Amino acid sequence: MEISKYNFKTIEEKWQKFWLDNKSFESKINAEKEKFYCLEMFPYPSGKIHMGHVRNYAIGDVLSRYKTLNGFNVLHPMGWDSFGMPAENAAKQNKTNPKTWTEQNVETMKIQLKQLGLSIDWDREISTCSETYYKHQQKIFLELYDKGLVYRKESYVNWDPVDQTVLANEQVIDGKGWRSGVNVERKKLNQWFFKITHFAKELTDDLKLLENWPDKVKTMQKNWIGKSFGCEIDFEISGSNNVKSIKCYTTRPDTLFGLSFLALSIDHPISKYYNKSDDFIKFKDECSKTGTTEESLAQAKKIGFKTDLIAINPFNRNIKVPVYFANFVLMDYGLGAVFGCPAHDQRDLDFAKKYKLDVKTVVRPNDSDDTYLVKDEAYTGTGVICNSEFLNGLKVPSESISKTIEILEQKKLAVRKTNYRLKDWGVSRQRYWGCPIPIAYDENNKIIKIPENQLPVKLPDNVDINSNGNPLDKQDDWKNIIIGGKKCIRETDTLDTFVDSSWYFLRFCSSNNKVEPFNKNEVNYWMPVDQYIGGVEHAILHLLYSRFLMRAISLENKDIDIKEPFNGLFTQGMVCHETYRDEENNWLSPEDVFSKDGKEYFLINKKNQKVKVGPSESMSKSKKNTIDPQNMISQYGADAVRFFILSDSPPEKDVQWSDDGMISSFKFIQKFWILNEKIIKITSLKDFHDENIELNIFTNRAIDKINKSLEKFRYNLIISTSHEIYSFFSKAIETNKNFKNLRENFEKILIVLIPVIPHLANECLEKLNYDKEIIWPRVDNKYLDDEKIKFVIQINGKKKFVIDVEKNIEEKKAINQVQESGLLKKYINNKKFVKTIFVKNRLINYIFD
RNA sequence: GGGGCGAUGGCGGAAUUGGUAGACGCGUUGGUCUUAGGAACCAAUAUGGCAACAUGUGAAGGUUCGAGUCCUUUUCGCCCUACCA
Repeated sequence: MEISKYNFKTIEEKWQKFWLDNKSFESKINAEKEKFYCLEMFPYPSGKIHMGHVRNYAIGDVLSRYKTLNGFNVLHPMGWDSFGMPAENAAKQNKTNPKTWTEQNVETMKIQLKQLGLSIDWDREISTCSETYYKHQQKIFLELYDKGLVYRKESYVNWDPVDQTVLANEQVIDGKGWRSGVNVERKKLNQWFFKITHFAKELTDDLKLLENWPDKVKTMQKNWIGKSFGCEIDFEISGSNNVKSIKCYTTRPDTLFGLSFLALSIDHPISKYYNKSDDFIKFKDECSKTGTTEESLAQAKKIGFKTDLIAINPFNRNIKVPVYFANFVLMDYGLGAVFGCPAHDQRDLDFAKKYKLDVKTVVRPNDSDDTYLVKDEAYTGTGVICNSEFLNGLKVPSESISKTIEILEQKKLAVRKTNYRLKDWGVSRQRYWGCPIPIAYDENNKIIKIPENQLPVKLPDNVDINSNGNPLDKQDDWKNIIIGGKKCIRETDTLDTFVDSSWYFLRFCSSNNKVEPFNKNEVNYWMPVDQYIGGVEHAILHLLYSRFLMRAISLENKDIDIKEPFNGLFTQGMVCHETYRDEENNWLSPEDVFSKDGKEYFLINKKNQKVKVGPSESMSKSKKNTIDPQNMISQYGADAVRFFILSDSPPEKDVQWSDDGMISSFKFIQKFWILNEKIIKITSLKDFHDENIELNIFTNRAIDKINKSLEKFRYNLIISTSHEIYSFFSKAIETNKNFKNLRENFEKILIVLIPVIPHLANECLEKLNYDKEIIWPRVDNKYLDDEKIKFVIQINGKKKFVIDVEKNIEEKKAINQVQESGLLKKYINNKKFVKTIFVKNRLINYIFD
C-alpha cells in the first residue's frame, strides 16, 4: 500500500487559492437565510501577527465555518485599526512616514492572516486610516455635533514640557514622561468631548439585556459607569461676603450629625476667591505634584487648606464646622465638595486626625452597645443611627438613608440625586496620525463646522513629524482655510482612535459604499453583531464607547434603531510562555535557550551557562517570551497551528504555549492524513462487509460532543474528541474490513472537523471523492443512548463496585440484580441496614449504620 | 482601598451541573521494531500498599444518603480599577 506524505504547504496553498477563486466567503444580503455576523476585534497593524491574533481569529473562524455549514448566511469581515501613536513613533525611529509604515504592515499581516486559512470576506476589508473610512467618520462627528452630543471644554492633560506634547496615561511612568523622563505637568487645554454621560442611565440599565455577555464584563462596565444614589445638601456658610452656601453631594446623608468639616476641590468655583493668596497657590502646587495618576502617590497623605468659611449643619444650626480645600476631593465627580464625617469614612478620618477635627460616632453596629466609639478605623458597616437627635434608632442603611433624604427634602435643604462616576469622553488628541476633526475657528474663535462641500478634511501627507509638538499645528498651509469667504483656522487635534473602532462594525455592513458610512438596509440586515470575540482588556472602554456610539447614531434616526451593537460577547484568554533571563537579568527569547530535560535551561550559544526560568506569562515583546506564528506556520502548517492553539485550555482562559504540544498537533495532522489514505484504500475494495453498528454509535456520539463543545465555546474539547476519533477509526480499520457504513461515517467526521482544520478536512473529503453538498451532519439520537448502562453501587456514599444493567431499570429490579450479583455481601458484615437511595440510571446507595 | 477570577496527578486540562474524579494531550517508565533513534507502534502511569483495601480536587468547618461542584471561614495566585463623597 502506497501512502503519500501529507504536504501541508502545497495543500494549504491550494485550498486558500480555491477559496479565493471561488469567492467562498463572500457575503451578501439574503432575506431567505438566517444571518450570522461573526466579528473578531480587528488588529492594530503593528508589524506582524502575534499568537494572540492567531488564537482570536482561530476561535472566530471555527465559529464562522460552523455557522456557514449549518446554513447560516455568515458575515465574517476583517480590517485594520490603523491610526494611532505607534505609527508615529515608528516613523520617527525609522525615518519613514506613518502612512508608508502602516501600509507595509497591513500588507505583511494580511498575507499572514491569509496563510491561516481564515474564512474571511476580504472584499469587505477596511482600514481606519484610509480616507475612504475616516471621511465617513467626520460626517458622523458632525451629525453628533448637531444632535448636541459633541462639545468643547477645558480639561486637564498630561503635558510633557520637554517634548512639548500631550501624553496618554500609559505614557506616564512614575509621574515622568516615557520618552523625556521629566516630570509630567497637568495642563489645561480646550478639548472635544462626546457626551457619553447623556446615556449613562441607559448604558447601565441595558446591561441587563446582554444575556450573551460574560457577567464579568457586565460587572466591570457597571462599576465603571458607577451609578450611585444620594442627595445634594445645601450648607449655609457664614464668615464670608462672597459665599453664602455650598452644595455637597453625598450618598450618606444619614451621617449628617457626624459632620465635622466641609472639603472642596481646589478647582471648586469658590477657589477663585483665594487665588490671590500665596499660601493657597502654594497649596495648589503641592496638590498638582501628587495629583496625577500614579499608584504610589494615590495613597498619599491627605492635605488641606483651611479657609475662613464656616459651614452650618442644616439639621442643627448650633453645629458649625470649618471649610477646607483638600487634595482628595475631585472636581469632576459630584459637585467637587463633600461633607466630612470622619467616624464613617476612612478618608475623612485620616483628614480629621491630621487637622485635629472632631470625630463623632453616629452609627453603631449594635443598638444596645451605647459605649461604641470610632477610634482608628472608620465604621462603614451596617448598624443603627445614634447621637443624631431625631434620626436615632434608624437601621443603617435600609431605613436611614431614604428617611433622611425625605426629611431633608421636606425641609427644602436637599434634593434627591442619582450620580454617575462616568465622565464624558475626551476625544481630542494632539497628534498627527488620526482622523482630523472637521471643525474650524473663525477670527473670533467661534466654532465653525467644515461645510459639506469641503469634506473630507484630508490628513496632509508631507508633514514634519520629527519635531516636538503637534505636527498639524505647524502645517500652516493646511491649517489656514477660507470658509464662506472668511479666514478660519482648522482644528489641529485629531480624534482618539477609540472613535475609529467604535463604529467599524457598522462600516463592515457596507464597506464599499462611497456615499454614506453605511447603508440602512444592510445595517438593519446584518446588525447587531451576533458574536463578538476579543481580549478582555477591552472589556470597559472599547465596548462602552461602541455601545455609546451605536446609541448616538440611533438617536433621532428614523432609519436605524439599534442600541446594542454586540449581541454576544466572548472574551478569550491570553497566550502565555515561560520567561527566561540570563545572569544579568536580561530577558532571553525562547530561541536563545535550550533544555534537555525540560527542567534546566542553558544558553544556546554558551552551553554551560544556566538560564533562570521564570513563570509563564502573557507573551510580550518586552519580556521576549514570544513565539512567532509565521515560523510555526512555515514549519508545521496552518492546520497544526490552529489545532494546537485551540487545544488544552478553554478559549476564555489563558493557554500555555508548549513546543511539545505544537509538535504533537503537527503529528496529529500527519497521522490523520495517513488514516484517511488507509480508509480510501479500504473503501475502494469491492467486497462490502455488514454494517458495523459501533461505527454509527461512535460517530454520532462524537458529533454530538463536538456540537455541544461548539455551542458552549469549549473548543478545547473538540481537540480531545479529535484524538478519540483518530484512535477509534484507526482501530476500526485494523482488520481491513470495508464495512458498509465506514465511509459514510468517516465523511461525517471530516465535515465536523472542517472548522478546526479546514485544509486537511477538505483535502481528505476531496480525496475520498466526496461529491455531495458539504453540510453539517445531523446527529441520530437513537445512537446516543445505551441499552446497557454502568450502574454504580455505593455503600454509605462511597463507590464500591459497578454492575451492568439495562437502561431505565426500576429500583426493585436493580436491587434484585445487585443481590443476585453477590458482590454486596462482603461489604455488609454485621452492619445494620438503614435504607437505600436509588438514582435512576445512575446508582444505588446502601446506607448502613 | 474597591471589584472580578481562579486553585484538580510531574504538567496543560476533563468531569452529563450534587451522583464512577483525573477524559484527551504532554511528560515519564517498560516493551516491539531498528545500525541507531530525539522516528513509529504497543502497554503502564493520582498516592500508599504484594494485595484486599485505604486516602485523595489549596486549608478548616458545615449542609447532604452522597460535595471538585452548594454554604461559612481562611490561605495563596492572577487580572481590572484608583481618593467616586
